[in-house]
Amino acid sequence: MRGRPKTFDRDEALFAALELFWEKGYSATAIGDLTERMGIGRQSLYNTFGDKHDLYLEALRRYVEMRMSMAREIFESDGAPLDNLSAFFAMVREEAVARTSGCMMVNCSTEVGAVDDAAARLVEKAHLRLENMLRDLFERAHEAGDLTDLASPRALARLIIDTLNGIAARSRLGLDAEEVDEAVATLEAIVRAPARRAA
Amino acid sequence: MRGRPKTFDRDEALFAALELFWEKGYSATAIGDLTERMGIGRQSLYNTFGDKHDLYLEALRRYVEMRMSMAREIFESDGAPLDNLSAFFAMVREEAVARTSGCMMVNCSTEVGAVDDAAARLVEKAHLRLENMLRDLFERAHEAGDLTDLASPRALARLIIDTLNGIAARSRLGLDAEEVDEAVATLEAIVRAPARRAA
DNA sequence: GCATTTCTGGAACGACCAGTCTATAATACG
DNA sequence: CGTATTATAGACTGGTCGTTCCAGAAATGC
Repeated sequence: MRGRPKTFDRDEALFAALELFWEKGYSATAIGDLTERMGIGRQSLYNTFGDKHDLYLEALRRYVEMRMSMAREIFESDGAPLDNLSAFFAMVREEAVARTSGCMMVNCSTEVGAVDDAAARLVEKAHLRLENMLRDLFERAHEAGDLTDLASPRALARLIIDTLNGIAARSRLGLDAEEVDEAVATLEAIVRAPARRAA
Repeated sequence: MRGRPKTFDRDEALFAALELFWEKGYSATAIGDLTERMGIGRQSLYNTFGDKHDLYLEALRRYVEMRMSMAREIFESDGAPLDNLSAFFAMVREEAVARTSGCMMVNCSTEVGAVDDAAARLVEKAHLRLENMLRDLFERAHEAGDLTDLASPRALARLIIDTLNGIAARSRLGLDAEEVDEAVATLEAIVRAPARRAA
């Protein structure tokens, strides 16, 4: 490696950009806002990340991977499938309380989903991955006899995602933890099989 | 009334602005886009509607009233409560298929909800009104013995709103009618009481 | 028909934005 | 040590934005 080395950590700077895009969206985030939050100069940003859209896509990719790895870790852990689902809900709740930014994928969908094909496909793919994780979980719950028969595993997976996305959108208006708790409790009551009568 | 009368219909122009804000969001819609779509001149826009933000709020108000009156009309019609709910879902489906713009309230929440208090409160209030309409409907369904006992009328109302809002967000990525049908069918299966054994 | 009021279209303004250019500083390699 | 290479900081550019100003046109009430 020749030449002067960077004085900042690339990944830290990317995460700072991710947080800003997450909070403010794409077009409301100016390059000046980014350099300030990232703690780097204008030219360093362009040298390192390309233009604004490149940086946005990379930040979005990073967000998706962060979320997916959190979900996968929970879903792959031991324990009954529906207990893992509860752990997933608890994680979502923690994230919702810690930040008021909602979900970057939802924000992306509504802001640029109609005009930015690359971003839209990225979010669609992420939704599908999460849907499949949840479907697998529900199929395992079904085999164990723990699942409701009101809807198929795939339909339930989609219901979960749509509902959480709706909550994420609403959370941009300001949301307290109790509302999330109630919504999650409703979902949990729905997916569990009713207690069976003693044989 | 003195002076030269307007050469355009105020309400038609407002609706044209509403459609544009709905499709493209607040900041991506330029004044030039608005005047072009509305078919009026720049100065006429400022004379009639105030500045861009005033126009946005008025368009949003109009959107909310449009949606609320559609919902109220359906909910107040005769028939079993859950049949009215089905009619409501059918209406939502038609709207989702006819337009790719999602829901203007959801788009508003994610784009400007965090920084535009007036818009945020408007959307919050509309959500509450819709929630109360659905809660009343579910209470009537409960009295008729048609409602599931998995969750309270209010919790079910919130579930419906959150889920539809999630679908609206997803619809900005492109959505076919079948996906909406499936999601709605899942919701309908959930809220209905299971068939009781013959007494 | 005249005065007044309002509407209309286009020019103009200041602010801001994404992106580039230039000059300087700092490191690595020979 | 010196040269090539890369990073940095700030000035600069072309374009777009929301908004206002201005002059002319059109309609009303008297």
